[in-house]
Amino acid sequence: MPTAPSIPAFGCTCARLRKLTRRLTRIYDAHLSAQGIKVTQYSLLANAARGERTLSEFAAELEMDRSTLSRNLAPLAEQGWVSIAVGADPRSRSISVTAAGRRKLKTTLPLWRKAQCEVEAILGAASVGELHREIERALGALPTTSGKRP
Amino acid sequence: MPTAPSIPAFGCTCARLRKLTRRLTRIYDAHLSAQGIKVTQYSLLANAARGERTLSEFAAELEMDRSTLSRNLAPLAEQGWVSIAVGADPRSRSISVTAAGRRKLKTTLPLWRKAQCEVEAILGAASVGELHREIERALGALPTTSGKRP
DNA sequence: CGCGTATACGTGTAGTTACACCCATATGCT
DNA sequence: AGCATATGGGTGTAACTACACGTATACGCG
Repeated sequence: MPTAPSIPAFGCTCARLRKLTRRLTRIYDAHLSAQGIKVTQYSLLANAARGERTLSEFAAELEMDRSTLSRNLAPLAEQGWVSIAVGADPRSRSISVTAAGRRKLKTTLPLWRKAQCEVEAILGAASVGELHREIERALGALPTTSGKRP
Repeated sequence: MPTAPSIPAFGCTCARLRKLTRRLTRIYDAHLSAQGIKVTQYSLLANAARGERTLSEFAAELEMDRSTLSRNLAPLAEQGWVSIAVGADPRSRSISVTAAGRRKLKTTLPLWRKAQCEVEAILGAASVGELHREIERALGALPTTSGKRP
């Protein structure tokens, strides 16, 4: 274990990350708002388009609580962009993107692209690349679940 | 502007960042839960301890919506850790940490430290340093507000 | 077949986040 | 002094997030 963490709270990695997340989310949301969708919903939709999966599988991929995903999908289902059907196992829910969802993705992609490009233009491609590398490294190394299972 | 962003959505900087934030938040929260406090609340408390400020000033520093901060402070005020008093300008609210809040900070610091150290131990100090550098760089460059004011 | 356990979700509760809008007070100008 | 405007906060609404707990169905064993 390292001797000591940098600073008592102002250097909290989690807090700094949350702050950046707030900033970035605002930027993306501002661009996407013209299409009445938020970046969280957009990426949920884009991820769902990768193929039909059960709620649990989907949640595991996103490392999101099942109940969180369930609730986050609700507005998308209301808009008719995703379908939440009873799966082979009747306890399960099969999540898939509808035709309308695919259309929505197509029309919102340019907005997302503009947001992403704006960020890359401001930070520079190199910086964004470095940020991504560090994020991926962290995602690859940190435990998915905060270990405490019997 | 860069030619084109990396990938249609799976490489979305915002989404990757949000995923990492979820992971990290879970780790910190797991450590802090022994003291019945969340990392968001802990860092709010730690930040508040930097000095008395009005709600607006505090919100501006954290780049958080005033209403968000107001609601996030409510549970801390209920626990008696922060005081929300009427300021010089009676419209304003003066936020400060109470003695109980300072005690709480003292008792929870070791838990936060353990979380921070665990992260540094897993990722390596160099990687955490690089991550911080990139976060700070981004926070320094990106616009605070998603520009759209008359 | 029937029972115990494991699995898949939903609900309750609580906190985080932001936007739109409203109310009250301060401030500046005439 | 009086009014227009600006500023500081709160509320309504909605979405994101997770944990604890409950319900229903599947699955394996006797």
